[in-house]
Amino acid sequence: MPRARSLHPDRLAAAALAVIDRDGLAGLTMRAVATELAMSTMALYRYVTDRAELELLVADWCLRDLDTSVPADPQWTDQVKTLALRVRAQVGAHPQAVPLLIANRQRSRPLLRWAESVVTVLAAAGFTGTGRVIALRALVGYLNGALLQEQLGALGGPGTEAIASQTDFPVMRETARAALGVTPEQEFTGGLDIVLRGLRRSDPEPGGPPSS
Amino acid sequence: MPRARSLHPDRLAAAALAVIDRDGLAGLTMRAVATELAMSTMALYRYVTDRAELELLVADWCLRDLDTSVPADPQWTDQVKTLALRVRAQVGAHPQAVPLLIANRQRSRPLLRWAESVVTVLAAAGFTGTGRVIALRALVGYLNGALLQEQLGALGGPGTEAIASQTDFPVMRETARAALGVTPEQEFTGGLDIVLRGLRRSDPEPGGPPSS
DNA sequence: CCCTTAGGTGTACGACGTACGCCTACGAGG
DNA sequence: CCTCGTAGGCGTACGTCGTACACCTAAGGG
Repeated sequence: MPRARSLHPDRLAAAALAVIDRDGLAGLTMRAVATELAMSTMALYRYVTDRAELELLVADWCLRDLDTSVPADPQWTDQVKTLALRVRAQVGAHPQAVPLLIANRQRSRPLLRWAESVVTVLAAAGFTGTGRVIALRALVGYLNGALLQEQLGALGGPGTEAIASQTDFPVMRETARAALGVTPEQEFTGGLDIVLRGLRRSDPEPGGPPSS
Repeated sequence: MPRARSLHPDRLAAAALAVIDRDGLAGLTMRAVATELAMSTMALYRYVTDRAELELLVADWCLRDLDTSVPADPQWTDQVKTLALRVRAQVGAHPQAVPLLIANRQRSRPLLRWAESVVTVLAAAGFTGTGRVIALRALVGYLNGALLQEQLGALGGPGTEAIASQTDFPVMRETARAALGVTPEQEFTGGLDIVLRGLRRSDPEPGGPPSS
């Protein structure tokens, strides 16, 4: 074994994430990351086979501190809610990386650990078979969509303002104006509560969940 | 007025969409679209200022036949469901374009018309102010996330299979195996029903919706 | 000590979006 | 019918991207 690696993959991921935080996702470039690390561009290819692998490294690194332990809340819906809020909290530190996380959601190990906790809670709540599949996919679907929305089209952003000032769609205009006063937290937890309420009513036992 | 335009924007959008359907979103290139139209690359710039504008054209073109009339179902939840299913039906014809649609959701006029119909239904159901904003965003969030999931990580796809055959996360493995037998329609409508059930229980009048 | 092997680099290629400047074909006004 | 202004259309070229390839270099085990 003739030489030690001088660069830990974590350093690589951290450098790439620093680039994203500074210059946005469009600024993520093999050359930019190399500059960030004071290396030559091609040196990166000693650690990753291509850009896609670097992106996966970033996704994993973003969620390295994600707490995936099953929460202690008495209601299973609160357990799921806590798990979802934890993802949002981690993601919130690096909003520009959201599309990367979503693209790598099926490969990122932290996200798999997280999903394992979610399905464990769902299983304990009585969800089995197809019902559990659909419950998980609905949750992940909402989570992805909501995080994307928050990042790419925030309620206070130019998209909402454009809708609030057009005249062709009056109900949308009124709704967009009301939206200007809604915080991202309200939006996210409000939507999450809707999904969770729907989940509670879709239990295999139509009469309420076992609640543990 | 010294010369008529020889190329209708619709032809441009249709050509770009043909490229996407054939070669995927990564194959969408100014050069590829120009070749499709038997023009030079730079000729496209007589009709769009840049690639982003072409992408918006594609998004609008994808949804040109979207029926945004308010459905006649007696239950408002069924009205919303019908509207959502109509979007999925249109999108299903061009699955590779989904990320384009999501990226342009706040600029595409067909999508604005669609959203106007949705908020109209929500308003008639009694949703006002912040509650209506959150209801709409939850719906759109789920819709975006579910369509993305269906396109980028279908249940029968390699991601699910990888999860079904790993051993580190047993509950996820079992869930992924159950997922192999779930059709995209089941998944989409199942999740949509969950969201709608949650919406019904989040009415401003806590005791059931006015239902008209 | 030296030889093997991985780390690190410089150069180069093909593809991308698109700025720029040049011809060309059309249709309105004389 | 002619002509001239304008928009359509094109070829070339530039800067950027990911990355293949060939080349040096430094470190440890025999």
